[in-house]
Amino acid sequence: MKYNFKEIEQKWQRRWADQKTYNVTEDASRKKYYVLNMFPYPSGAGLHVGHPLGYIASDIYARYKRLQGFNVLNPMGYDAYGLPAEQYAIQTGQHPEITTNANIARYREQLDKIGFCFDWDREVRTCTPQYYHWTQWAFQQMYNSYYDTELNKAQPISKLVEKFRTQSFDGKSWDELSEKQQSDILMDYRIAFLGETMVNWCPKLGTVLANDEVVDGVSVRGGYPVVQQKMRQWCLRVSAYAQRLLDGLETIDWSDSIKETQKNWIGRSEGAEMEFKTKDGQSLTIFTTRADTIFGVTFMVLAPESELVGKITTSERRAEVESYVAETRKRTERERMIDKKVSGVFTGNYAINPFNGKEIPIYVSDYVLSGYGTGAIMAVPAHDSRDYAFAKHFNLPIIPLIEGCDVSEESFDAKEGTVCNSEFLNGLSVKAAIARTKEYIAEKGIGRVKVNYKLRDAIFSRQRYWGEPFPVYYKNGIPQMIPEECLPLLLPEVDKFLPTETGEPPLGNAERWAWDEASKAVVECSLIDGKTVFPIELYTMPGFAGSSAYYLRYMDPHNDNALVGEDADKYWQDVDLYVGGSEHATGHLIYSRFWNKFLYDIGVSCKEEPFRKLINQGMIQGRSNFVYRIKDTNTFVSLNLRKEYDTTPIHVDVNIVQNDVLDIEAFKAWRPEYASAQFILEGGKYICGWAIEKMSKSMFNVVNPDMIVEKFGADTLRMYEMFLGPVEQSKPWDTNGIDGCHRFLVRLWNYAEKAVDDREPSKEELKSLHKLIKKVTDDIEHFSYNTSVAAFMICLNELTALKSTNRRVMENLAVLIAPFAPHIAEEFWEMLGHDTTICDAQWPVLNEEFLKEDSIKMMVSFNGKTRFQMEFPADADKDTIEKTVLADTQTEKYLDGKPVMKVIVVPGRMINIVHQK
RNA sequence: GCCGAAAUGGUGGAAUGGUAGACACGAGGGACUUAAAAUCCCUUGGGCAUAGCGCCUGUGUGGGUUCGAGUCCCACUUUCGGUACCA
Repeated sequence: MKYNFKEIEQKWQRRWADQKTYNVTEDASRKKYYVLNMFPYPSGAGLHVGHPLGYIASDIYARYKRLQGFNVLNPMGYDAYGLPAEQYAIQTGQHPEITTNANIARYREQLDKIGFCFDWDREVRTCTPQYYHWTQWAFQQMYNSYYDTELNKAQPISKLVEKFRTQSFDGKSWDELSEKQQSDILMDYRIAFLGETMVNWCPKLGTVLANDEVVDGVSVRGGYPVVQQKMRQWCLRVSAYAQRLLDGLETIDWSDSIKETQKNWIGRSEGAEMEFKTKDGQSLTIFTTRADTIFGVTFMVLAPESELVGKITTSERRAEVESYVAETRKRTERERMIDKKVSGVFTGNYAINPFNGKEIPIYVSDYVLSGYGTGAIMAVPAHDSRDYAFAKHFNLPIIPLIEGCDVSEESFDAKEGTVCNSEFLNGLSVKAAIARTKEYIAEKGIGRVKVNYKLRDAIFSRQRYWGEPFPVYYKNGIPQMIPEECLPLLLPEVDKFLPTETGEPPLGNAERWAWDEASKAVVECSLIDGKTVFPIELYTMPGFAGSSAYYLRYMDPHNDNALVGEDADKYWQDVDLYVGGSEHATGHLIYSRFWNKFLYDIGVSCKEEPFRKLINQGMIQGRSNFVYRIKDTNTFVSLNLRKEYDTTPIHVDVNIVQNDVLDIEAFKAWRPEYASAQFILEGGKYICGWAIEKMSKSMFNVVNPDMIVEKFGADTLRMYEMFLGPVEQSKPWDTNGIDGCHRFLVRLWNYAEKAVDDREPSKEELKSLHKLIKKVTDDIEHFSYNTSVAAFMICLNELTALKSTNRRVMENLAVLIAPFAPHIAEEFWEMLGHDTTICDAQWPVLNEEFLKEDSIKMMVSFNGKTRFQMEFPADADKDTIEKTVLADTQTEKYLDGKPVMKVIVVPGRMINIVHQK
């Protein structure tokens, strides 16, 4: 019988679905293993061959763990809120939910064809009320919590209120404060809070824009002006967790590079906060990591957004300073980054150096950021390149502080050398000087040691429609949480997905979007009376809201009473293996670690770190093909002849090219303008050029997994994706090589059909089999699936050469290949007479005995140059080998009378004889 | 600029400090066939031989450690990711 992959794959996929083979339940008698893929955003383009790479890799691991007896949770779902569906809705009026569900259906269809062992009963979609109920719930928990810096964990806000009851606020007790005042004070502590943050605000579009949506100060969409503006936004106090996010990295098994990326992102720096007095008696606090350079401070700089600017500026300079601040406000952060022209303005005021009493001019410049440190710096042009550029531009003095450094051309930024020009610090190393200065400022009460983090609080609101609504309404401008028992607060229907005419977010279009406190229900906006009916928050949550705790929801996806039930959480604990792209290093992987730490603090998650081991799959790049058109003609010249002509390379659809040979007829039919194309061929063929590029429609290099499955089968696709190269490495997709994997499966099929022999396996068969067991087991543990695929091919060749027809060998082979090619493995399993699925089989146990050789062949080399081979009994020891080889006649020939200095014997590998040359 | 990863045949890629190029693709040759497809066999880093079946050379560049380096150390070049005035 021929290997009919289509029939086999359909049969098993149907059976797995019907029998719910991969559904799991909490089973205390078995050890758990939790495998997780970063869930996809279902885009309209569907999956290309790059997407399933990580899913296949984790599927192999999940199946392997299952064969080893683990109770494996391997769920899948969809990150369903997102901009593309909303944009499509704006253009067509089609509700994003319809688009999203259609895309999900298409994704599911594509995924199902590849034969994953997902437990689809646990599917989650972030846009369903059953799911976002718990996103809203978590937000409310964050609102009702503050970060206790002594206990170093989140605590109920009520504890903080208790504490405040014992304190006085400008002579008033807590209870004497107005509701508004209390709310404002607590807002500074809540983990989810309303804060004033700088955003790119586009008044015309009525929305906040991301940095890459703004070019040259105008919006990409529409070209409307964008300004930097402080806006009231929901924020998450991620920064409170900065140190724990840093410390947690030490406890998890992630690659060093991704840990490094997160460390840089968190950006811990130890320094000092120092207070400077101005000439007119005001105070100015700065942050520095180079306290040792205090004697080289020749000016101070404030960020334009700093509140101090207004206070410190003298009346003569006010007009100029204000115009500078207004100017910077028009520029986006991105513009300020790209255009690094030095700019700034003098405030007219001076600060006093607390160390030597010198007067230092205070400037305002946009190279100082308001969001970091205190928004003010002491400038040391000799030892900071930015200060140096500023000093040169404004002709300010530059005082070198390191012996022998040259600052005539550029600053000396390195933290090394011996300090000079610094009074009591002279002669110390930089390190010692930093330490000494810190002591000094503490003694004199000038400042204190301070740790700063780059990590900012996350802005948590968006002016969009397609996202989780905030379960919040406003009573006299004070936010109120919708009662927990009323969750989820459903996303309302709107007739337009754009901002309203008055510039409100899209939810402003909803008619029913007011909260009736009395009946605890959503009601018509027209009923708002300020007594019992109030407006509901119009913002929605950002994309990362729904993706920050989905791994917990998978543990208990149908629980209507909790995000995750205690039993389910105790059983599944955390994700053992997480697979996804490294592009999420500073987004999702930070947010969900933060989110999980919070849930850990409030006792919802039993593990502080959600993802124990992380594997970052590489990107699959596209391999584009080109044809070469001779300029101003419709004639195309083959790759190697193109130098003789003046040609333009044109992308050609990779699906009409095979092994770089163009299918000329298909090409003519591809586009009407090519119907009459002429060709200059080489050897009767048209050879295309190629390049590695991003896989995208515009490059015509997108390869679709359905097409591959149709042509070669899912098992071939799975094997080939793994065979392409290491999972973690980026590599180009080249459909050409897939034949090799398909041929292997055909040969394996033919081999399996002949495996009917019930006798004991021979020594050679066992050796070949156990070599494979060892290799595949090792490889799966280390995620080097590409060499496993090779090992299968080698093993099959060996067994074919042995003319093996042994059923027991075949049985083992079927189990070993099951993680990689599950459909064909199931078919083998059935052919071998089993009536259960192969998922219930046992992973073969390695017996090292079978791997032993009768004799060992060893290479003999002289001074590192290999010369000949010798054979020894398998149990020969080093001494015997050394004696035998030295007594050998060939050795004598190569030594040619020269004395032997040393003999190095590497057991089982080689012998190196070192002699005089 | 800073941080990270990498560089091996025509291509994708193998090699616990121990015979570099496993495995696969492509290419070339052969068998089978009226023919093609499919399948099978041989060759395939480069150079010189091939009557001597062996020799020389070779893992981005230059040094070093070692009996022995693709692998370890130092310096450099290039490529790809991430990040960007973080004081």
